[in-house]
This record gives sequence, C-alpha cells and structure tokens, in this order.
Amino acid sequence: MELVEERPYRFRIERHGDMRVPGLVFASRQLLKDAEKSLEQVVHVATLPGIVGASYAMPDIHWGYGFPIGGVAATDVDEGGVVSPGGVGFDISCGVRLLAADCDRAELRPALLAVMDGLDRAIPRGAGPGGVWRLDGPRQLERILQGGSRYAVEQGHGEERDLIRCEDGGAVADADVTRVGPRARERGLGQVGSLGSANHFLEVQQVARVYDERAAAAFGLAEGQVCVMIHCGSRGLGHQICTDHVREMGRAMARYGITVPDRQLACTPVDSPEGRAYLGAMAAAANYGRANRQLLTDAARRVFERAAGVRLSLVYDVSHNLAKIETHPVDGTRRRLCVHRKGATRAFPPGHPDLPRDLRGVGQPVLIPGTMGTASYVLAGVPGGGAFASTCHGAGRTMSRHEAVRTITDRQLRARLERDGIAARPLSWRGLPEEAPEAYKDVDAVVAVAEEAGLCGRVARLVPLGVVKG
DNA sequence: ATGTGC
Repeated sequence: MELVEERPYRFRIERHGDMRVPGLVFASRQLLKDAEKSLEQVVHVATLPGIVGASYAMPDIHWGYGFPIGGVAATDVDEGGVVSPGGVGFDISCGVRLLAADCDRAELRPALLAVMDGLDRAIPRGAGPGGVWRLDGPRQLERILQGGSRYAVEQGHGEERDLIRCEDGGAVADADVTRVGPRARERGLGQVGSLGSANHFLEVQQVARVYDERAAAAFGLAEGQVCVMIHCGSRGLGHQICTDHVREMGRAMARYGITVPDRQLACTPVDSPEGRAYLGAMAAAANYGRANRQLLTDAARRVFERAAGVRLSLVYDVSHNLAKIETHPVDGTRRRLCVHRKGATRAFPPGHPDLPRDLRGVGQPVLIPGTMGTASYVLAGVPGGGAFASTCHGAGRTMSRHEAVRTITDRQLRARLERDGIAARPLSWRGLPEEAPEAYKDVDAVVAVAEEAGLCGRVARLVPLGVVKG
C-alpha cells in the first residue's frame, strides 16, 4: 500500500481502482506498523456509493468486520449515499460514560476495597443473560428502545443532569422498534443493565494529570479527583440487529445495482426501505446502549453512597460505534451526510449547537477507555477537526485474542495489577489475559497522535484504582 | 463485540 505523508501524522492513499475518494489515515509510522493489513479495508470503504471527502482512519485503526475499527466514512444522503451495518459494527452504540466523584483519591482510600467489593456484587457482567433490571415484559423493552436513558431516569434511576450530559440528551427520536427482530428482542430482554465481556469494563479511576484547566473545569474534573468510567454497549440485542440487517442488505444490494469489494460491506442507500429499516433498528439499539449505561450508573451510585458516602455526577456519555445523519460542509456547500463512526468518537468543536450550553465554550468531551491497568483519557473536540468531527476511541488491539492467551498468563497479569496497586474484580481470571495491556497499542501514543493530527485536544489523563470486568 | 460457530 502506497502511503504519502502529506503532513505530519496524516497519510494519504491516492485514489486507485474503484476508489471514489482517497484514503486519509491519521497516524504515526510506529502506530501504522501494527495496522498495515487494515489499510486494505480503508481502500474498500472508499468504493462505497455516495462516499464524500475521504475514507478516514483514526490512529487506533485495526482490522474489523468489513470496515476497519477506527474508521470514519460519510455518505451524501441526497446523492444516493449508502448506509452499511459494517460501518457501525456488531456492538451498536458501544460507548463510554464518565462520572466524577465528589472526593479525591486520599478521601476514598479507606473505603476503596469496600467499594470494589460492592461493585463486584452489584455489576452484572460476562457473556449471556443477567442485568440489574428484570423487565416486566416485551412492552417495557420497547419503552427502553424508544426512550433510552431518558426512560431509565423517568423511572427514578438517575437525575436530570444525566440527560443533559448524555449524547442526544439520552435518547434519539428516530428509533423504529418494528425493525428490531424477534431474536434481538429476546436477547435484549434479559441483559438490560449489564456490562458484557471482552474489553468492556467499569473502572474506578483518579485524575492523574490535567492538560487543559479550562476544559477540565467545565467538564467538572480536577487533579486527584476520583472518577468512574463505564465502557459497554448494546449486548446481544445490538449484535443480533447487525446480523439480521447485514443479511437483509446483502440480499437487497443487487436490486440497487451496488457491488462491493467485500460482502462484509453490505449496504443499501440511506434512502431505501432497507436503509431506513437498519437506521431505525440501529437507533433503537443506540437507546438500549444508553439505558444500559444509565442503569449501571445507578447501580454504581448506590454502592459509592453506601460504602463511602460519595456522590457521582455525569461528565459525559458518548458512543464510538454509530452512524448518524449530520450536516457538514462538502466542497463549500452544506450537505446532509450519513456519518459512520466505527471505533471512532464524535468530537464536536467548541460552539457546536448540539452541545450542552455549559460545554459550548470548550467543545465536546471525548472519552477514551484505555486497556485494563493502563491510562484512560478525556479529550475535547477542536475546530476544523478534519474527519467530520471525529477522533480515536481507544488503544486498539495489536495481538489477536488467541495470541494474547498464548503469550500472557493470568498469573503474570495478576502480579502486574497487584504491583500497580489496582484492585481487580474480574468475573473470572481465566481468559483475562485476552485483555492484557500487552495485547493493545499504547493508548498514550494513540491520543498524542490524535492531538498532533489536529483531531482533538487532551484535557485529562486518568489512571485506574480498581477495575470490574466480565 | 457475541447465548465466543455453520
């Protein structure tokens, strides 16, 4: 693959073959070493009907289903642009929520282990069913799919600020529950308020460093402060929706005269029955994901209040796996675009009208989960971001799960967490090495490159005190 | 990511 470094930390793949736009990869040479193969996927995405600007890749790019993880692609809705479930990923609405505690590390210290034990009991996690909410039937699931975290708060599981500080005010309006199939509903019914497994986690953290005092103050963060970060998605429901609609679109594609270089890129026009059906179901999964994080917030709050007398207030909640209809300038005119972000975080700049009023001066908070036992970051959107207001989403894997289990033992991992004073509460230690830091890129390098490339600004660095995992 | 496979 021929890459031209057209400016620092921005590499260009010139149009060739069936590419409709170039590829633009925000990265360093070092980060690219681990991602070479996934550049083929950047090229594949550039062939999609209606794509505008470029096929973008963030610094944490790695191999994904059809689209790379760390990919951003925008299509022009009014020019036959397509929507592709592979551009969102299986874990629809996977995202991160950050809560700020009203105490610092020293104040929490005497109660930390009691808090961790409380979370260990209160946070449902791991594969399969189980959640903090037992629904009273399919009608209640529909209310969650329609109302997202707004519904959870209305039911008494949160406060008004939880909605103000959540992307889309806690729920998107365009969910179409009739497009969520029976299997997806069945799977979703028993998993409301659960973490899941793999790289999902709930961490107790402290703010180790503040880079931008003004933004940190607006976000409600200060050095030494305790935080809680929740990283999870839409569980089996989102997974099943992706499976169902990929199959449907794969069958329908030919009718629209669309051919793609990889069947995993199945897509139809946004403005088609299949496109609207997917987006309606995807929006329902987006609401499910927010409700999920809201209910885990509620569970964590009760533990912190009981064990430590500590209150948690929402900093922000943002997804890194979604497609959204947004307006952006393209060649000087404002166009309605379907922006696919897969393992990429929306990062609205200061002044954006969709930001909560008190954040408008500093830009949207961007929440970057690190790997177990490493740092996480709070970033902010900046003017002229360059990839339809998007940035990275995390560390990104370098080792396959298989390779990680083969090379890292659970004893090594356990010793490392103990050495670093991190109280781990895994559901089981077996399989945990899949998520060891060695299996991931260096998150510090990823966010440094994202900032250097002009995609976002660093606000704060967070380090773990305790981690709850599936 | 995932009732960790078709």
